[in-house]
Parts: sequence; structure tokens; C-alpha cells
Amino acid sequence: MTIKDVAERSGYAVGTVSRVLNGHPDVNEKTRAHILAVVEELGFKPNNHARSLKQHVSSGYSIIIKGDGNLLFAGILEKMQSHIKAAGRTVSIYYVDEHGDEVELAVQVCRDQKPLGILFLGGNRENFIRRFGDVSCPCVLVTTRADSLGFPNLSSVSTDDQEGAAQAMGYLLDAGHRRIGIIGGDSCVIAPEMGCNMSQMRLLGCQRAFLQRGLPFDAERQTVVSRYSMKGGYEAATALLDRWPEVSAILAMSDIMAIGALRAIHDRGLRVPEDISLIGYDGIKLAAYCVPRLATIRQDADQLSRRGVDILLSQMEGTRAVHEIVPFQLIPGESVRVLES
Amino acid sequence: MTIKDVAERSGYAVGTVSRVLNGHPDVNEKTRAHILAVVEELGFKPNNHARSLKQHVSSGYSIIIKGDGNLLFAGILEKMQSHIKAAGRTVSIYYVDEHGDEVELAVQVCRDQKPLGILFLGGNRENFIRRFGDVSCPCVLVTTRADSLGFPNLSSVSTDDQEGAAQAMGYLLDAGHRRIGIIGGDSCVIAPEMGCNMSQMRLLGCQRAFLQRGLPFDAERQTVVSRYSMKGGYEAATALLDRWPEVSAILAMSDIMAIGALRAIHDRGLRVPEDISLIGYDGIKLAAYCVPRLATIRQDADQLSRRGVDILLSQMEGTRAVHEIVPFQLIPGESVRVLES
DNA sequence: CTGAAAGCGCTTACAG
DNA sequence: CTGAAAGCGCTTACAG
Repeated sequence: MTIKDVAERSGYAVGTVSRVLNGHPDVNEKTRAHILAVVEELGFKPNNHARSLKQHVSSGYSIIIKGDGNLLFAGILEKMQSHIKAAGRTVSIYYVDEHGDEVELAVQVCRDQKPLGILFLGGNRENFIRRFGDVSCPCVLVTTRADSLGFPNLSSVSTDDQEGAAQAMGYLLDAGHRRIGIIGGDSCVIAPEMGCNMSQMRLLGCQRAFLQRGLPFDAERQTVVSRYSMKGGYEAATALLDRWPEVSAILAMSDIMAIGALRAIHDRGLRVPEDISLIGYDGIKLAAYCVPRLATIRQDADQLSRRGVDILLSQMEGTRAVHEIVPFQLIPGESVRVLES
Repeated sequence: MTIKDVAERSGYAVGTVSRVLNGHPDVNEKTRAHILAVVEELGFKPNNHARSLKQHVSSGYSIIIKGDGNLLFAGILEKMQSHIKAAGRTVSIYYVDEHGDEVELAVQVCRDQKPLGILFLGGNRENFIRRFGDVSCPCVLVTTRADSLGFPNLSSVSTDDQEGAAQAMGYLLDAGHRRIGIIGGDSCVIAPEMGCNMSQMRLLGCQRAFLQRGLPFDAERQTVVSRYSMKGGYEAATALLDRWPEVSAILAMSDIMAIGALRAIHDRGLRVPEDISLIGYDGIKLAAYCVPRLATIRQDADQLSRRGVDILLSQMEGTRAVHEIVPFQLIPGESVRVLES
């Protein structure tokens, strides 16, 4: 079943059939209707490989996800898929390790699949600087800002990580906590050259919450670096409690780490929130099912996915990158205790 | 950069280059070495679309996942991907709703991508019976048995669901529980015509555990049907507690439902395991981080993914389907209380 | 063992 | 508005 069969059956040439299939405007309405009817009748589906070979791009989009156990991304991914499908396009999904190189993978995907565009779920600044010059299709980085990178084909949709972390930290501070540990991130030092990396922005937000209230902040003392996983959160919380037993609250830079921390605190014989208060980040569904229900910063997965896809679909060769910020929401939870003053 | 460039640079014809690239045996060793060197030098990568157009199949595999919030599948998926990549092949991933039609999607994927083979993570018997005749590439169904379906191109790797559920239920019974509720599945009736569907097998296993101990089992009374999600588990546990307040233990057919149940029990003002004991199924990582740590049946994600991929890679046009069972493990947890007798 | 050539299914200038 | 033809990058009988 090829375009040739449709041509023969309809009495037109393959070129005309192709034009109808691709929605070219310069086709007689009657011809179009007739050919479409034959396509329908025969159940003809074009061969994507042949099309891609000629057009030098495939008809599908790709999504590259950083980190596999990331439930926030899992939720966004699901929604993105249905949006892209609703637009009549196909999607391929690729995973890369939390510490892997998503841009390297993108280069490879471009070479192998020639996608119409790529959505990145998470991304690391250094990787983009090093290698993104080699990817030429339109891309959207979701959950991390990309404006300062200045690539014309790289848009972004993200949450204001600094403000989010500032509010999360502010929530703990306003509950009376002062000895507050932080787990997550790639460095416990505030390093301006790390620029817009998500973890750095969150760390900056934590700092800001302290400084705005005239309180001292010591990043190196308060922070334990951790992978964004339950195991990472467990180990980081354990390390934190070891070296700073007086800690009264912990801010985890992701809910999934917070869940690891929850267990670690429990394994110490301590309770949340009676002994240690805890706040997460992301607002995944699981946070609401935890006992105690986890306080968190909810990123708007609906908006992030919807806008990410919309922007990508509207980007063509040559349009300008756009950078959007979507609002977040502080979700109070049972995991934070208000200290008597 | 095409095969033609390699041909020109090396002084051989494109046909010869193609033969080298595809590892055909009838090429002079010197020629092969020389052409390979040129390929390396030029950094040539073949165009998959052109290859697929000629060969009528792509060079990649597809994975179809049923249900998006399934953490067991997420773990298996990750491992499968790395195995397939290690074998030098590409992978595309597709999600379908828990109640969607994975076989319909497979038919579509075959048409659009012509994959070398498909791995199904989860699958529904009825869907396979209705539509699998239209997919002709080798497939492996992972986590659900497919032997009774009798398709020559459908292998399977799975856990013995009936035995797993029997042991889980046995664990509760041996702890002294008798009023045991079950959440999950597609029907609270044991219906032989539902055949090898996973939930039915697990329900049968539950029944067997009772009968083996000479205890009565009432599927309709004890079971609440539920989606395999936290929300589903929450609602099912709530419904169960409403209609049968004397229940002393709950078996959830997945850990993720168990987590929903945990919260539902808590919201009733009851505690696990003091008031209600709870056991899950799947053995996802999260189960070990719950407070209390969740008792569960651990499916061996390593084996399931490894064997699934190995079987698929070894299947060619015409080889026979194979059906493997991999062992599981009962993981005791803090969520089950031993009743005094 | 290697080359020349046909052809996979489609798109798109180029004529008309 | 439509047709005839070239060509996308590759593979594979077919000769030699």
C-alpha cells in the first residue's frame, strides 16, 4: 500500500496525491476531495521513512528526560505526549542519567531521527554551552531557564526556582525554624559561574530568604549535596543529622529526596514534624499521600507541559526563542511544625 | 555526509561501502579495514531513514508501557533501555493509559516505525486476542504470561502472579489475620474467561491461600476493584473500610495502591500496622522508604528486563516464542502485625 | 571480492 | 491546477 496505489485508484498522478496529503493549497477542491476519499477507502498511511528521507526531517518530535526516577518529569511527560499526539504528530522519548549529557544525546537523536523538534525535561547549563551549537532543530527546555544561554533555537518554560526556594525556606523560617538544613544540588557553595542551574537557583533562593529576614546564611554548613533520588535524600539527611544534630528543619530540593529524608529521620528514632520539620519541592502527587503529608512547592505540571509543547509547535526555522515563567504554589503540609516563640 | 562521500574518499563503490557497514562477510579484509578507517575519519553516520526505506524495517526497537504512574515499569524500562543500547540498537518508548489498548498502539507503531521488535510492559489479554494478529514483528510481553495466547511471535517473561499473591496472602494469614480485604484488579469475581490477566491470577492466588488453609474465601465480599494508582488505592481502601469495618489486613495488588491505602487508613484515624496490616505487590523502591516499611512481593526487575531484551534480540522471523517465569521474593515489612492467638 | 544499476516510497521544482 | 521526472541515501540482486 503506497502512494502509487492511491494514484492509480484515483486516476491522478502520485505528485498530486502527495500534494493533497501534505495539504498544499494549489489543488482543485474536487480533486482533493476525491483523493482524500480514496485514501480513506484504502486506509492508506504514508511511509514516514520515505517522507523523512526526502524532507530531511522526520515528522515526529523527541523528548529527552534527565533522570529516570523523577516523578515530576513523569507527570509532565505524560501530558506532553497527549498534547503532541493531539496535534497529530508522533513522539519519541529518550532517557539520560541525572548526571549524563542530555545534549550529547540530543545531537545523536538529531542525527538518527532528524526530529522536528526536541523537548528537554531538565538540563544542565554546562552541557548546553558545550554542545548545543550542534543541534539545529527548535528545542524547548522545560523546568529550567535558558534565556541567559542565548541560543536562538532554544526556548524555555520554567518555574522561578529562586523565588520558589525562597518561599519554601521562608515558610520554615516563619514557622520559627532557624537551624535549617538543605539537601540537594550540585554544590554547597554559591558559585556564580554555575549560573542558571536549577540547584544553584534554589540555593540562592534559600539564601535570600535568610538575608531578607536579616538572618545569617552559611551555605557550606547548611547544605548537603545529593542526587535527586530517595537514596540520595536518605543519605544526605543522615549525613546532615550526623554533623549537625541540632537541626530543626530540612528543606529538600525535591519531593523524592524529601521522602528519603523522611525515612532517614524515622530511622534515627525522630519524628516528622515533632522533632524535625520537612519541606520538599516539586509538588508531585506522592507528596500528598505521604504520612505526614509533605509541605512542598508545587510546580504547575499542566502549564509546563502545555506551554512547552505549544511553544515548540509554534517554533519554526528562524523564529525567535521565547522564555516563559509559569507560576508555582506553596503547598502547606503536615510535615512542618510551628515552633513556639 | 553520505555513503557516497565515503565511497569517493576511499576509492570504492557505494555498494562495497554499504556491505562493510552492514558487516557482510564477503569483503576483502584490507578493503574492510580501509573503508572503516575512512568512515572513522569522516565521522560518517548512516541515515536511518534511507536504510529503513530499503529494508522495510527500522533499526530500532519499541517499548510500549501500559499505565504511566507505574513505578515497577519505570524501573524495568530504565534497565531495558540500557540493555538495548548496549546491543547497539535504538529504542522508542510509547505510553498507553492503563485502560487503553496497547495492541492498537503497537499496530500503529508497526505501521509508522516498522520496529525490529516490540517489548510490552503490561498487557491485557482481550486486546491481544482482538488485534495482535495484525502485528508481525517479534514481541515480548513482560510481567504477564502469554503462553496461552499461542501467538508464534509473542514471547513472554513474567512472574508467577498466582503464586506471588498466594504467598502474600499466606503471609497475612500466617500472621493470624482472617478478615482480609483485597484491593486492585478488574473484577471482584473469579471469572475463568478472564484467563491469564494479571489481576485475575493474583485474585486466584489469594483464593488459593485461603483454601489451602481450609479457610473460606469470598471474592466478592473481600475485593474492591481499583485502578493501579495511589488515588485508586486510596478510594478502594476507603470503600473497603466503609463496608467492612472489621477488616484487620489489606492486600493491595500493587505497592502504589498500597501507598494510597496507607494514607486512607491514616485519614480514618487508624494506624498501620497497629490497627490494620498492609501488604503490597511489586517491590518498588518506594516500598522500602515508606513509614512503615511496606511488606511486598518483589518482582525481579533486573531479570524481567534482562531476559525480556535478550529474548527479543534473539527472536527472528520464524523462531518460536518462548515463555519464561522469573522468581519473585516475599519482602517482610513493618506494615504487617502478627496477631496474638 | 567488487562495481554498476535498480529501486525502496515519497516530495518538489519544472513544465505546461 | 496537474503530470512527468529527478532525486533523497541507502541496500542488494546481478554480473563479472
